[in-house]
Amino acid sequence: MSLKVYNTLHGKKEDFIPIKEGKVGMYVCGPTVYDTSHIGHARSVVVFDTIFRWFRQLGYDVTYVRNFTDVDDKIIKKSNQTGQDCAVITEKYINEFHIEMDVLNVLRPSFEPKATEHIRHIIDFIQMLINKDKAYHVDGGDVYFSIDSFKEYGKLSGRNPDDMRAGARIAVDEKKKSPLDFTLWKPAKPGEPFWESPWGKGRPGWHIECSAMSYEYLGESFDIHGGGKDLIFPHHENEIAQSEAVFGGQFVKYWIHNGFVDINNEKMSKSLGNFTMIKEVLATYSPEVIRMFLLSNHYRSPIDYSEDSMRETSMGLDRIYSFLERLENIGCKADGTQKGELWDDFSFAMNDDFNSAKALGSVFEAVKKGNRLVDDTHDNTDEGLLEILNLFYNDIKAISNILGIFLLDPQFYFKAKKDKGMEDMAIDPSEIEDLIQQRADARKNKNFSRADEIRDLLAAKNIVLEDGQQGTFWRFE
RNA sequence: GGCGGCUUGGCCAAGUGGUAAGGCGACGGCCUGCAAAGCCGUUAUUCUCCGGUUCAAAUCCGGAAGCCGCCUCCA
Repeated sequence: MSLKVYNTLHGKKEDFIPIKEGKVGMYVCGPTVYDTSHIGHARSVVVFDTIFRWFRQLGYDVTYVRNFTDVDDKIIKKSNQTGQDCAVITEKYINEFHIEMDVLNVLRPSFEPKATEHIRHIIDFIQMLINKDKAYHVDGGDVYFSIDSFKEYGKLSGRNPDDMRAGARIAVDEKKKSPLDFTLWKPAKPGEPFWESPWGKGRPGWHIECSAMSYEYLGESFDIHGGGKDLIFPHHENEIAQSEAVFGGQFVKYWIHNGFVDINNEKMSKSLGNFTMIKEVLATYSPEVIRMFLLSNHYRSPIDYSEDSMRETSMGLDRIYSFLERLENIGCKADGTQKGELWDDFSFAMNDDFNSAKALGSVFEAVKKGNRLVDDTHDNTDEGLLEILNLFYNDIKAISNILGIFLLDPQFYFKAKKDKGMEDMAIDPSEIEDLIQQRADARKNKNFSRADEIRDLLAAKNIVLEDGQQGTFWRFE
């Protein structure tokens, strides 16, 4: 089955056919680095990281570009508030972003250009627009893009410029030819960062950097452009206008937009004060749980962050790791490139517009099937069965490389979880081992009331005991 | 006001016109001293509602209701 991609430009799923055979050019809008990243940033980054991994799995030579917007009104505002230089602020948040994304097991893109390092290209791009009468320079130093010069304006977001002109929410600016015209270059006020340009000292507008940088790294036309849904208008609409006005041809073949993360069914917003930062989430949940949570819904649907949904994801992850551990204990090894039925189901889901939610469903189905097979033989597996189970094991390992989750050693995973639980609750492991030993003695002497008393004692600390053939194990619930 | 989206069991959620994946929870069973974990079974004759197309609709078309997003910085 071939890959199908939902294209915002046409509002439907389409067969993916790259512009150049065997190659994929992909540009995703990265953060404006003026503040700590929130769970919504994490979703966008994780979603496109998974898409990037899937393209590579399909054998494409992928050039993946994700920019940093490091010149912007919000950065300047923060600089004025804190007295720190803009460059200090942006460097701080770029570092923070990298650390957090590394923790979430996000691969680094091929290129991570910064707007400030491409001012020359941005100025050249603006000059090309002016030369083609697509943009104009006004007194005071502003350069605007002229909407009326681009007749296809609105094709991505399905907006009609005439309707928008009639709307009341557009600020009227005397200097603009049309109220919809947007800024390409703005003059610097005293104290603001600036660069020399043919239009005086100033800095680029927001939209132009992506047109200029995508051109530098991917050329006039490329395959995939992504970002959050909110960027469809005006940001991506304006990018299309800029790039197609200059080069004439189609800027981007497939536009991909991810949905939002809600917090307890509400949109994250400053007024609600519910911005949930990645570092806050990491304080409570392991990076894998976060990543798995972000992939547990289809990327275009909204996803609701709540304690319940995170707890459920965490339990699901435990289930998968328990299964892996069980397979390892009976001798399964990742031993080659052979793929099984699970991989086929997984591929089918991923090829259907990167349906990671469905793909995870196929993993759980396999866990259930595999557990049943092992149960039926009471862990005394023969060679034939081992072969089948090994296929499951191989497939799950291969899948973990695409989804970027459950790729730890299960023993390490459970140990880390234990360690964290002990740290959080200030528990001494030897204390617990001691109680477990006391309970074992009590059970041996058929003193079950004492045994149950100890179990209740531990349960109060969120510790669950599991009596197995090789003794008693404990874990945090 | 303009544009777009969503509505599937107690909750979350997939769903490719062919007879409702999966997870969590609940209940019953196997296992266990009792549990836990795992497994098995039961939990939607039906997909917000009303029409239509079709041999066949959760899926396509039309209409209604509710919710949400974008149009202002936003992933």
